[in-house]
Amino acid sequence: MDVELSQRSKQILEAIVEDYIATAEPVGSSAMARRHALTLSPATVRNVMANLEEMGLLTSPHTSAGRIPTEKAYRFYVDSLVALRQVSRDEKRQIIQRCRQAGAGLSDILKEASRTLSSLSNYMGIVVAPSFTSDKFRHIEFIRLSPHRVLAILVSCNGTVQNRLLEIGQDFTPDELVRMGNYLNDLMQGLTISQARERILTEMKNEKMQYDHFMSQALQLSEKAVTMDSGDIFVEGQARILDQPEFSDVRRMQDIYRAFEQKGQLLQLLSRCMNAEGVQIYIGSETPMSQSAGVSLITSRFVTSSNNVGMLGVIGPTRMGYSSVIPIVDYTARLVSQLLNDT
Amino acid sequence: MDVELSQRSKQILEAIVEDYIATAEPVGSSAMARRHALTLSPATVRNVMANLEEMGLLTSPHTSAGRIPTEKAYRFYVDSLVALRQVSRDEKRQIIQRCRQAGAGLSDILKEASRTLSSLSNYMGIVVAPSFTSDKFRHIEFIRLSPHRVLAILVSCNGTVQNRLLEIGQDFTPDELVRMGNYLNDLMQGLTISQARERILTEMKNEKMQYDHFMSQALQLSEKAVTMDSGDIFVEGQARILDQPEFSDVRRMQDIYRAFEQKGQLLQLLSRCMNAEGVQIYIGSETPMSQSAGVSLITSRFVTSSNNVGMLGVIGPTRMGYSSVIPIVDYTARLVSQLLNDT
DNA sequence: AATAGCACTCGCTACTGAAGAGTGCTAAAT
DNA sequence: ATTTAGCACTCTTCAGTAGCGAGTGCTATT
Repeated sequence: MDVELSQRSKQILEAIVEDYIATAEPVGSSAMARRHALTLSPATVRNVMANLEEMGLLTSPHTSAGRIPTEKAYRFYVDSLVALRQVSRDEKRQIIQRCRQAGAGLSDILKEASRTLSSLSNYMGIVVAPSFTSDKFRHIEFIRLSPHRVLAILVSCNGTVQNRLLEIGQDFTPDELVRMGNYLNDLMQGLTISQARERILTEMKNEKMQYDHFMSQALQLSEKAVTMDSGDIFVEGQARILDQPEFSDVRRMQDIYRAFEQKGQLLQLLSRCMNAEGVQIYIGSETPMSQSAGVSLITSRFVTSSNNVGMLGVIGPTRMGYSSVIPIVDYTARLVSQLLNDT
Repeated sequence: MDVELSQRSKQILEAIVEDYIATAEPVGSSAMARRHALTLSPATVRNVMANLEEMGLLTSPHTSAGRIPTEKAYRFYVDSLVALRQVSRDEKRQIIQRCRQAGAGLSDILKEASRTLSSLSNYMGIVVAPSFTSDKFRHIEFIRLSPHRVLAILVSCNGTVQNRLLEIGQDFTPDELVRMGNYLNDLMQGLTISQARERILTEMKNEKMQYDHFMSQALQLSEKAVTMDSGDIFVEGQARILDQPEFSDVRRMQDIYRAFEQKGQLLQLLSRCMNAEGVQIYIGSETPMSQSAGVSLITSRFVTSSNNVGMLGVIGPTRMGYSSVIPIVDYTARLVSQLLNDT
């Protein structure tokens, strides 16, 4: 960012952004000077504003309206201006309580985290469950449901369970399935899920196996079971963004909902930001949603005891209360990490 | 319903309802007479309309506007007037294909059914997974994750898997857990899940058990595992109702979304209608949503191979295309039943 | 009983003018 | 040289008004 601003310009920009965030209306020179008790006259403010506009930080919807921050302005604001609020005691309490009492299951905790994010921020909460590829393998088991259907159950050390219904050509007796299970449990003991997958694939190529029909069958079954589901996403509080004045326009809402229907896109961005530590912020077009949606995304990753990363955050209008939401997301991510780590 | 109408009145009512469904605008006497090529003059139609209004079947939003059907009118229309459309070949094809290729898992099928309902009706699709209390018990198993956490996995003959993380006071060795599993598997072989639950409770009271600490522990664990989760609900196509002109008002949308946030209510109604066979229709205030939402609900139940009932249907505005949606819901329910029954 | 005629009602649209908020420019003040 | 005051100008918003059209209810007629 090649923005070089005087102290005063920064101050004014900050004031404009914050006013706009608070009111959702174009902010004018005099009203602003008044509100922030600046020692400057409206005229001076106007000059500065004209400058900022030239630099692409502000726009006016029409000649005689106030100014609106551009995405660039939000970016700059978030990068260099924003004074982050502390997470209040009450907020902390809520986050802790709600996530704690959600239940012991991973998905319960995450769902509740998403709800909590939504209710504290008044925007949409979003949580992406960690893929459990680097969880340690604990247990695999096959259960015969009918001649052509076997249920595979895969459990990780964290208690994540994945089950998959397999349609098979050949009928196995329950005993055979137990033997297969034992064999595979031995084979994969102590490995992570992804290592287990590797192991299965190499074993399948193993020449000896070619002759042992039974074991090769077992491997084939397990291979399907171990192949990952794409991670779950929890989106909560969709109704809340209808509160935001900029979304009273129905068309924009539709854009957003449509974007959610194909979670794929979203997942893509979200998984990208799993690599970075700390809070990530995506403003407007940096987001994978259609640009017209005008939304921002504040995320942070969390880590399970077995080093799998998940992602949680908040989606709201670009005109979002960054100063309070950023700390909330940060805090929640830390808390969830912590919860998932004490065993 | 104590409605006694002449042939002609019925015909006119039907025309009004259908016009209103098509246009979402108050229908006036002359426009209607024209469109339906009635052999009646507008004035006559007006007389009839005045009658119908007195009977509570129509209202006018204001003096000089056309008439709008009341809930009562929709009820009457659905009960005695509507000419159900056939499900078109293309629609059948879509339903079959999409549900078939969704995957073998129960939840995959149901989710896709919900999507399909939504896309064919252009309203919201909703599916409630069958509770599996009357599934036959197949298998229970405990897996030790850490000294104080045990994962219970419960499998029914249909391949429905329920897993629950149990926090326990006492540490069990893996061997002990296997023994517990074996004991319980013997105990519950051949029973349905709900019978199994009964059995566990009676066993727990059994005097002998009081002395066998180990087995009573096993029973305690299993009791938690067997206690049902509330059924899953799949709601798809929420964005679609934004297309409906009556929901361009943001407030009404909010009502609906709010109603969905607490799925409890909804579940209550839905489980009520699981007792009845065939397509059930709930109009406006017969629905558990806030009245102002102005939505109707068309549902039908489906049945799994083990006689568990689930529910599927469509939520849309009261001004819904009943004639085409009812058959679609009916057909989909039958198809899903069928899919869940061929093993 | 059905219809034609007619006065009346009401919402919708387009137009108007005034008010208000804000801008940009210029000239004066610091 | 920067800041400020003044001023003309622009553009939106809102209230008020008039005309149009769709529709109704009533009455008289067929």
